[in-house]
Amino acid sequence: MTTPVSRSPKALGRRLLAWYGRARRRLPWREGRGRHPDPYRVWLSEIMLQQTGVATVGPYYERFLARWPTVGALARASLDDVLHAWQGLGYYARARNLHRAASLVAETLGGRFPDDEAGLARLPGVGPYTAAAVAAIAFGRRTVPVDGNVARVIARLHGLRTRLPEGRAALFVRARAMLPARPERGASFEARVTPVGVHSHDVKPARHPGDFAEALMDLGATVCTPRKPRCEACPWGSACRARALGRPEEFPAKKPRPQRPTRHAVVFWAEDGLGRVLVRRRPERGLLGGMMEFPSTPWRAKPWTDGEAPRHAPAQGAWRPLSPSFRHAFTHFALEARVVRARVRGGAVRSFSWWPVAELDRLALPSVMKKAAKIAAATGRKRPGNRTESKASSGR
DNA sequence: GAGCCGTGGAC
DNA sequence: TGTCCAAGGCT
Repeated sequence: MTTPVSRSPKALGRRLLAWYGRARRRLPWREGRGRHPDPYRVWLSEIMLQQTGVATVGPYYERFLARWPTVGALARASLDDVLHAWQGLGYYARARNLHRAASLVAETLGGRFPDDEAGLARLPGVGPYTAAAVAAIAFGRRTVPVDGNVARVIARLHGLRTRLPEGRAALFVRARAMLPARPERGASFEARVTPVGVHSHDVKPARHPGDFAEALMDLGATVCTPRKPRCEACPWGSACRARALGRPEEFPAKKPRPQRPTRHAVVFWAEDGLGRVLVRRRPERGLLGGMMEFPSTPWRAKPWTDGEAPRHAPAQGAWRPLSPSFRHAFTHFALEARVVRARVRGGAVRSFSWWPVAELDRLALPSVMKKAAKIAAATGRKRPGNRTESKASSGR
């Protein structure tokens, strides 16, 4: 009954597109079929999606687009506002590069994004993957973005052990060989749903390279998943080498993960008598660059004792430990932190500023600092009589 | 090339 | 709880 799947690359490409016509996911940054997407939206979504899941990005994307509908609007925003809108999304260099790139496009490129890979790749925060994705999806360039999804899908199809970044070139060649030769004129699943009143130049040709890119990524995200791939639902079925070999999950080869060390810190919740706490901005570069933070000891390998931590406090005070301590996992280390609280004199404190606790949500606070604030706020709300129960271990 | 750079969800 | 993972880029 089932026809054997041809291993001709073009045939596999056609099969993938046919599957995509049925299985296409509706995502906030995807235009209706038949419309050329707005390059600004494509670029914005691709930056947000770097190493970040679709479900996480969704609400951020919607908020950004509502607040800054065009690249010009984003360019006119302050970096502070952009970082604030980005808080919680992580990899904050992306937000800084996003803002820089928007300014570049708005001010020196006349508000138009470069329409090819080379030009796009010159924008800060745009690397090989993102340049190819935007070129294909927004401008119909005949290229294939190779991300983790595409690498996995192609590696499995051909039974390649290769992995990124070494195997990018080989994977690209294999993927591009499946790209339909040229856009075809005539009926297509896009053309059938083209809304009335849309001008012809707004209409994407069938088999647009952007559809192919999105099809590969959808396949990787929904069928050819890292764990427990749903091979029975795959349009490539019996053509897949990794499936034939019986262990599709073993492709591509995985890079052994270095162990994640633990660092320790004590965070100082320093209050004046007016409902304010001390905060400061982190350096522009490096971890949580440009984001706000509360004072803390250095983050070091060795735990802090109650005796030595206060030497790093921003001001003198009777520092009381709050419970519980918390852990926060960064990419290459985990932070084990404790919050201590004291009332300190409200005068100037070097490198720090006083900020109203009630308005902390106006600051660009990374998640790790929000955890600290939550612990401080929870303890602050307790009535004095409640205070001793939870800390047989931390009390002194 | 390898290390750095967040976060929350799935298992 | 711990581990792995996600539409990478920069230095």
